[in-house]
Amino acid sequence: MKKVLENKSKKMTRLREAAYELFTSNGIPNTRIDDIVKKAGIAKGTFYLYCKDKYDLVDKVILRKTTDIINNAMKAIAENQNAQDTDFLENVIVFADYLLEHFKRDKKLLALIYKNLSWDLYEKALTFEELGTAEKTFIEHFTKIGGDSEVAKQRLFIIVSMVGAVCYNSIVLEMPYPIDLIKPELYRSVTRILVQ
Amino acid sequence: MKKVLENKSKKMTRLREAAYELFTSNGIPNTRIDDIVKKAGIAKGTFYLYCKDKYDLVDKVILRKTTDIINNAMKAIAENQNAQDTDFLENVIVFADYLLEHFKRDKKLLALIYKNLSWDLYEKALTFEELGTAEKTFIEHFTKIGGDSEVAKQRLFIIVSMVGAVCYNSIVLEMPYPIDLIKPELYRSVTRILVQ
Amino acid sequence: MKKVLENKSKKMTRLREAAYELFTSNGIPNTRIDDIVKKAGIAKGTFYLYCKDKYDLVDKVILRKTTDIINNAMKAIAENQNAQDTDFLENVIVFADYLLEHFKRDKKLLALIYKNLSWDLYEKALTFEELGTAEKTFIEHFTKIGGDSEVAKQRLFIIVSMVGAVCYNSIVLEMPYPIDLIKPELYRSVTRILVQ
Amino acid sequence: MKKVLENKSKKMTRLREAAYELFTSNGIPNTRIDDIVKKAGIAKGTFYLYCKDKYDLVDKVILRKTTDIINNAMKAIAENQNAQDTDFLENVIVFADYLLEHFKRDKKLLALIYKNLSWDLYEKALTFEELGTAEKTFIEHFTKIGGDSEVAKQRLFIIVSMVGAVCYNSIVLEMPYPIDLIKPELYRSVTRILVQ
DNA sequence: CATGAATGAGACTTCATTCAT
DNA sequence: TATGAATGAAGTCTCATTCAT
Repeated sequence: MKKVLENKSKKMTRLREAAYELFTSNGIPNTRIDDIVKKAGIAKGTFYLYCKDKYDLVDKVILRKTTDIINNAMKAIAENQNAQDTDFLENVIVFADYLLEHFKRDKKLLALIYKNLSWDLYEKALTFEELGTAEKTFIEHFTKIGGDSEVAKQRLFIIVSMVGAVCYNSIVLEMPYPIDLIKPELYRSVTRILVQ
Repeated sequence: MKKVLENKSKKMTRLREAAYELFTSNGIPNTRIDDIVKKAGIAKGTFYLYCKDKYDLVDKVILRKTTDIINNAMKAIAENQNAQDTDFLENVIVFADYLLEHFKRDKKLLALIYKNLSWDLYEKALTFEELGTAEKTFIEHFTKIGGDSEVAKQRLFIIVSMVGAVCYNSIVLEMPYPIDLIKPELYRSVTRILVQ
Repeated sequence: MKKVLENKSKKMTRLREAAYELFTSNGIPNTRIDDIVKKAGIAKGTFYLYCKDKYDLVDKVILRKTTDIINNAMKAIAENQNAQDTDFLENVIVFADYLLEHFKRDKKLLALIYKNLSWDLYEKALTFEELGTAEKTFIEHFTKIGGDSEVAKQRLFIIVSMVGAVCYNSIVLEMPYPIDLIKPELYRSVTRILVQ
Repeated sequence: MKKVLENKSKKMTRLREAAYELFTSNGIPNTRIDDIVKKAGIAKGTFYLYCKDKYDLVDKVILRKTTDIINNAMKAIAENQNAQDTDFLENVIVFADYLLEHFKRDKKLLALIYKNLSWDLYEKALTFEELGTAEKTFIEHFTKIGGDSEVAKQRLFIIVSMVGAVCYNSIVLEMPYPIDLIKPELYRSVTRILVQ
């Protein structure tokens, strides 16, 4: 009984990981269900016991990868706070820098996430604890230093959009600047947007 | 002789326009060559006399639409300058606002362009006069008020990325803020990034 | 021990009834084993402990339904005889009319039976008491009024074929005449075939 | 141009004939599109230029075979009339006998037609000249000898149903009588139904 | 006896591209 | 140049049946 459940969970993991490899290497349209199940070592019919279709698996893969990274980014802030007395602005930069450095090493993942943003997926993501917590923490800090919570949300949205787009262009499209060159101006922009 | 060339040009135009309608209405993957040639009123074989394949036509469509809009945005600045004595910052905002308002009315086009950005296409685009001129003008103004031309380019890149991403999220994905609500904070951010 | 046997019988009954509902509502090809076992409330593997395959169950369902109806039709004749002094011809019509009226109310069942006639099934059916008795009674009466028993069998076959086909066309295919309109001519034909 | 049309017609014929062979030999469900196109010597995609799907081809095959046979049956009557002075009843029997003898030699075709009767197909069939003519001729003769045209139609329907069902049972299911044994009683029944 | 997760062959269909006319 | 019939590989998804538990 317990073994069966474990087995199912393992199969789903194998599916997700096989799909991730193939999606990032060959692109989603060039990845066939056949390829995924072959790599995962399961039968084609089994695939449909776990996923509605290919795009359901795309969502599952992205959701899992995204929450993992956000989780780690928040740990990075926590570690930073333990080490020294930090302020709000620094935390935002640390958070962004964690993501940026991660994507620098894994540009395929950034491409995958960025190309498959959708309202549906975003809604699912926010129901995950990690994302909600990150947003709430940001707003709390922002109001603590005298800001309005509505303005906080809007600036957060602008910063996330900006950092995301710059990373995508610099890291994935490799244009027009290498990410390390543009980084100082990018963080300056974050700062300029946040400070009163 | 001249008539033949005109005829050729007309066929290409019909192809581009038919494709634009279908790409924006139904999405690129859901648009078949069959649909395009049927709408354009030409035979399927003829398609391959004008385009290498479907994605070649996608590029042609986007390139044409993009240059048209940039052209118009620059006319908007020119008209603004005629009317009153304007400064650099205002021109940037006018330029951005022209694009933003255009995409607000034509969100399908924004989706089409944004989802199909690629390094290849970007390079092609910059060889078009209009885009190059816009960039050059921006840098000239920026250095005139005492800035460094390299920094100018970087900030331009960040601003374009930021405005593009916010527009895409707000207009196309319709999340998390309506574009008109976020506009003041967006333009404030542009200003904060540009002023010393 | 006894309980186990009852349990087995109950499961088979549940299978038959679930299948009947689904076969008549959705058609045999559109009914999946999955649907049947789900409706019957048993596990998929269990299905194969009771039936060789789907078509084995089809036969079982039809056989049961057919014998039930024939049984009832014979009761109808018996009741008619009790009430008044009836002759052979009238009994044939009463028998046919019972079936006809039954199928008028349950056209799905008629469709199911008619579309799945087969020599195999027919042979199985004749081993059931009810059908054999009906045939025997018909022949006895026919010879009693001076007919040949071989001719009796042949005319019975022709009449059954005729009534069955007219019912199927009129009730199931609903063409070209409503069954109530054609009934007088149909029974006239039965009479004309039977009388010397 | 003309050659293209001829080619298309030839391909459709090859499809119909390949399908007919396979449908009658292996049954419709066991015949795959793959088998049909392989036998017809065309590519799978080409199939879908000629038929919506497999069941569209089933209809086309049956329709063609049916009209061919009816056509020939009517010729048989015409020939009979030329030879001798024939009456209405004889013509009906000649017509029926032509069909019966044909199906005796081609029982697979009878099975195919009978199993795929449907209202839709019947309507299509009646728009073909041959069938309509046969029905009209029957009614004309019937009224000429003093019958009512409405009654004529009803009796025709009953006779067609009866002969069809008896043929199907005797020839295809091979039960319970060989067709040649039952023939005299069958034609006697036709006569008894028709004569006043 | 009972279960239901796993299997995998195979069904149907699409559509970018070619090529004979 | 222009045509459009023909191609066939590639794709998704289904479902009867098995078998380890």
